[in-house]
Amino acid sequence: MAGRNDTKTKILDAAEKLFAERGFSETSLRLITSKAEVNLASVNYHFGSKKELIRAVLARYLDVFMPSAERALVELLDNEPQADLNKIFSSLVAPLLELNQLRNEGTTIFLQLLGRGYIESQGHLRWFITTHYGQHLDKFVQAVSNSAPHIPPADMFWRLHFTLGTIVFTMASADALNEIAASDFNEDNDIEAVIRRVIPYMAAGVAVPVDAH
Amino acid sequence: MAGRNDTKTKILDAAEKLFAERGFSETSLRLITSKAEVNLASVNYHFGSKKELIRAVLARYLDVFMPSAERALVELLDNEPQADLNKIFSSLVAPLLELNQLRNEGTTIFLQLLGRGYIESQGHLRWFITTHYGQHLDKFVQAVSNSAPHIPPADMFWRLHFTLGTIVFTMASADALNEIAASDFNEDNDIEAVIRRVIPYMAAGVAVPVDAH
DNA sequence: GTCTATATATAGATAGAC
DNA sequence: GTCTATCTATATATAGAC
Repeated sequence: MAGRNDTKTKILDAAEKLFAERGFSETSLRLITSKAEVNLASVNYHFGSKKELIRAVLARYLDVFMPSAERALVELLDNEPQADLNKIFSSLVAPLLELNQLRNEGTTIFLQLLGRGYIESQGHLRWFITTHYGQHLDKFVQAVSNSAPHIPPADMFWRLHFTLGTIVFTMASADALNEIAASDFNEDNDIEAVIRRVIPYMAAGVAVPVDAH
Repeated sequence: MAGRNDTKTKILDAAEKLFAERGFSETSLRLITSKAEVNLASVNYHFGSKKELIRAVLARYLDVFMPSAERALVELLDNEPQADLNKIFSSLVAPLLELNQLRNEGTTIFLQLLGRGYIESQGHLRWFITTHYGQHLDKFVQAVSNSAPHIPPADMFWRLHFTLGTIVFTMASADALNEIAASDFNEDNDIEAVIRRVIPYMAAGVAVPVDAH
């Protein structure tokens, strides 16, 4: 059943850090196995291919995050059926931060992986995510739509993808942006601070009245 | 002085399409030269290296877009010094669409390249853009800041990067999103329609009051 | 300026001994 | 399950003939 320090886990731990920092195609199996201090051939033995390793890395986070996010959403709507968009987006904060208990820098790594997954891989990770976690996603979309009933479905479709872009790009660039913010504004933003900055931006954008023109 | 169909131009034309579609590191010089129908060695003869080719591809757009965007901004502020954020962002629409006259699908390609440049290359394209076109960017940032004086500079920094992410991710996914929108909502959005959808979203996000909490 | 041929490096993947 | 050694493919880049 695998302890926490077997070869498979060591590979996943090293791989997720490197993938998040450098992207998938810029990270070689040789780099991963040398950081993990395991043999090069063990990646193919345990995962079959690099592509499968990438999926395993993502799944390890999504399997924790998706159910947790859904529980948080259900709980919010139970207590507060008329919750506004800010509250709905904010319900994701705790599940995201829990990932830091799972692993060091877990939240940042997860969001960066998600961003890279959507941008870098030509659609196959997008497919993987929507087919494996689509039911969770649907509930979230439904909750957002209900809380902004003045937005027609087609506009909501576009705006939720704008939102995905906002969060995903921000997280993929988070390290670079944090460096600039530190030097230009003397700020030290941790991942939670960035998340809390982006939520009002996204909520405002999703809910803004649709222009008639 | 180079006609419009010399080897150098053929390489740039083929490269920008492939870079926009697949990303920089997923696009080999072999693929570029075969699409361009030129010899492999000509890339290094004309550009020196792949890295320099990437910069040249980006520069060919930025050299047109940046001055044009600045002229449009100056004109807007001359006519309407108190222009709101929607108007300021909208001033970019014409300069963006002009890129379609420069080359087929120019607008989409430019925005996708910009996104890839920010995400994929570990900082060196970001550096290239800000050092070569920083003066244009500063004027735009200044205009946005003036029109939303209630947003502190550090918040504005973050929000403008959120905005960059929104537009860039949307454009990188525009083809896939348009297909979905066409089948689910019976809509046919061209690039201009998408840009006009995203502007109110971004303007609302940038201007939303900063939460005190 | 353009070509062929090749140098050089690095990638993912696998065979087979242990 | 882990190792060494290697296969095979593909990458960027360059030397040198034309």
